[in-house]
Amino acid sequence: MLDKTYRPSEVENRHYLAWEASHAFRAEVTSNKRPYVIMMPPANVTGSLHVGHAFTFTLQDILIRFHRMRGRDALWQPGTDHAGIATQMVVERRLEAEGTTRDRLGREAFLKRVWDWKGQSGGTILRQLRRLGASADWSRERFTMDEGLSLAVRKVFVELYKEGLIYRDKRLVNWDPKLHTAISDLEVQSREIKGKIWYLKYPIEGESGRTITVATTRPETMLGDSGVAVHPDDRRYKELVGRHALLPLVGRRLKIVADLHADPEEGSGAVKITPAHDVSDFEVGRRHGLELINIFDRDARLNDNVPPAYRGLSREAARAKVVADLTALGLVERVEDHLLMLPYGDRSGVVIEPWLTDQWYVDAKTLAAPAIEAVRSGRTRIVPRQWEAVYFEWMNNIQPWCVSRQIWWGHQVPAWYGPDGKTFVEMTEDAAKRAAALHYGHEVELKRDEDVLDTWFSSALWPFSTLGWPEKTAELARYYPGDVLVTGFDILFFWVARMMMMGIHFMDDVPFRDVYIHGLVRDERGHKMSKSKGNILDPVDLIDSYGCDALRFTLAATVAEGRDLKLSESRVEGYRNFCTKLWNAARFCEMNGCRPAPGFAPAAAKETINLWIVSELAEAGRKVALALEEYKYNEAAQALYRFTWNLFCDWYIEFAKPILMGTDEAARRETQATAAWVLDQLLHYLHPLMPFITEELHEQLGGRPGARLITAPWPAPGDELVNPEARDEINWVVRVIAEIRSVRAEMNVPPKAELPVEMRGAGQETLKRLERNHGLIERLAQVSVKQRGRTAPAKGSVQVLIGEAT
RNA sequence: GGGCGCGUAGCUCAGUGGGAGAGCACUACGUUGACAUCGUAGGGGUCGCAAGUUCAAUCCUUGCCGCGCCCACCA
Repeated sequence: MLDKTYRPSEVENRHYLAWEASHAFRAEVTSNKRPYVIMMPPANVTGSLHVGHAFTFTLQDILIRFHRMRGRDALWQPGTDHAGIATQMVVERRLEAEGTTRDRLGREAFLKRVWDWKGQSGGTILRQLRRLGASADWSRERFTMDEGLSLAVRKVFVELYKEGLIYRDKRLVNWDPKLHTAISDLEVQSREIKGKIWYLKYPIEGESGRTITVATTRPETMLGDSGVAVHPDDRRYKELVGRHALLPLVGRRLKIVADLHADPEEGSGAVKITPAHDVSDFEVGRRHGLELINIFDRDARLNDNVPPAYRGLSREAARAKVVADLTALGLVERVEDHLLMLPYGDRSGVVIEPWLTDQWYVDAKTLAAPAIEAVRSGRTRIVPRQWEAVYFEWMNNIQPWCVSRQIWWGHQVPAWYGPDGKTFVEMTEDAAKRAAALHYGHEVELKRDEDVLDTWFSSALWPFSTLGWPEKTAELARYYPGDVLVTGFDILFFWVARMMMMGIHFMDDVPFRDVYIHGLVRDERGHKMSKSKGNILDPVDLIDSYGCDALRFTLAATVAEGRDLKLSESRVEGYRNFCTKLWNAARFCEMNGCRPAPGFAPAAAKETINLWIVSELAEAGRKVALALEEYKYNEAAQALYRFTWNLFCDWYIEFAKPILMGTDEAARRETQATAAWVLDQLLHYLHPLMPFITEELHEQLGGRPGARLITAPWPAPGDELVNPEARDEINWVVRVIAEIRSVRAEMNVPPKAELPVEMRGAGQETLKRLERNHGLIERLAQVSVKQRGRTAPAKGSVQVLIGEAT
């Protein structure tokens, strides 16, 4: 006998362990089933499960469970990501608390600390994922820095280098002065800042008293100026082109050049050029052979290339002093308020400094071309489609990808330098030494590149590195490419685009057929969840309070394609109630002897209500399958919800009551069998969304011993189950009953008072006791209801007249 | 500056060229033997504004207003 209410906490863990123990999550390389593959985005080892994870992983698990039931060999490949900068920051913070630093520890000891820390806390998120019911193949769990994946990273790096698609270059990078590393363009966030713009007067060489005015939002960078640019057609400055200005405070001669970069409409029309500290100035400088003067150190403090008075100052202090000194000299023409966009490091939160350094770059433009074509030709489909435009836009304008990072935690760049700086990029140090010996004609000492690679470099290989590449494994042959990648739009560029590039280049095929892009989870008012706002919903708390299935169903039901998801606890509570409703419907069936009847043929039922519910179930099942095939989770959830609550519970069970308690033995047996059959099928359909409660009910309601819903086949509803006649009849009865209830409420008929119902015409015997248990009679004819001049649903000749209350 | 998306019931949002919907909230009634984590009934919307296409527009087109996000080296 089922308990009175469903208690998730008492069943979830038990079923999860049983699933794992029975290897229900395992993909079988030797299976003759068609594979179905989803690469789980590797979770950050430093992380714990937040509601965004719960969302994306629920969507993935639904697909995996659905296709597993549909007879596919499902592989959901799990793992974790070393998350270079993020993890290193966490460990450094811990060191700081201990009063030491990574520099003091040294590279080797520091890395040991990170590995230790990864060992103790790295599994947290994957453990929490199990609470979500995630049916990933844990036996295949990988880590981006495990041996195999590290090998793949080196191999990719070496091959791309030898193909000329990875190279070392000196250019301006996004330098994070706090983390002391370069970061990629994607790791920079622009924020609008209310700043100022200074109009500075630079004296013209050889003409005392004459000046040229330049405008700048960063006056401190003037210490690194090496030129002034004006537009070639700008009459105001035409005659100054080719002459020189004198840089105040420094005394450097600045060549005045004509360049299209200078916009006569902007500022004063003349631009100071600081080639070493501004991306566009860098280009201007290159065009005119201007000197690159680096004035910052790695902390973004002024270095020895500026006059002594400014050395060692921070950017902020330098600005104040430069402005003060120029003001004192009368060289500040004016200052205006100005809105500007400033680049911030997305990890450190400090202003990024364009800084001239040597870094490793991936030729993304070359790799992007076939990745663009793959989407254009439909070999990979992006859902919803609107994201294709975003993908194309970014890929078409892609810049070289800076992949080297000046941190320690990560894959060290497999490059070695000879005594003269000659570079050897090889899989191993030995190979590099051999190459060097060959080159120099004798053995030499090599120095390894200190940098590590961008975390996303290894993530980009995930779809094939996890399957054993570069070995030609059976897994690789069978599970590449994957069927779908499910992820948020926030990592479309970071990850999806790069997997496309690497996958196509090294596997000669796209890494996945579909990309399903979803929104982000926000709070109920649409704000981003953050600790500081205190609006965080913890998925584990929600699971504890309402059960895993309630959370999963909420997430699935609330997805709006191409939109962010606003999650509120009341919503989860509502779907917890849905679980209870389902549970109690099952309890009713159990109490009324509804057990699966061997050989039961639903389409051959005699009772209209039975034919009807079977038909409605078939429609619902179809809708669910169709919806899930197209990633329309909310439609699947809605179809299930409506069928379960509004049809099965609200009407079918009520219709069934008089039959189950009546004297017609045959009708009762048929109804018992139907109810049991429908419920069992429904559990199948619900399972991908609500795995625990369905498994529990399936077990308790006498599925065959040992039979697990998770591996049960998905029932494909046959055409013979669909019965439009039964559907029309019951729909009509439902409308009549609703009408009578409405009239009754309007007339204020007391609950227990009889409401005389008079029927005229053929088939009047078909409606009796419509109130209360609204017992349904075998054959329902066409009836109309009239009361106080109202016309109710009418079909044919039968009339139902409702009298005054007695 | 470019691109994308959104404005439908108090709130969160589905939805469709021809009847305006769901959940929550609200009101009234109800201790019916599955369920009060429930049931029945009910109130509430000029579907952002304007014009156009159409026999017909919440839905298609254009413009406007408001909101959000992404991308971008303009001083």
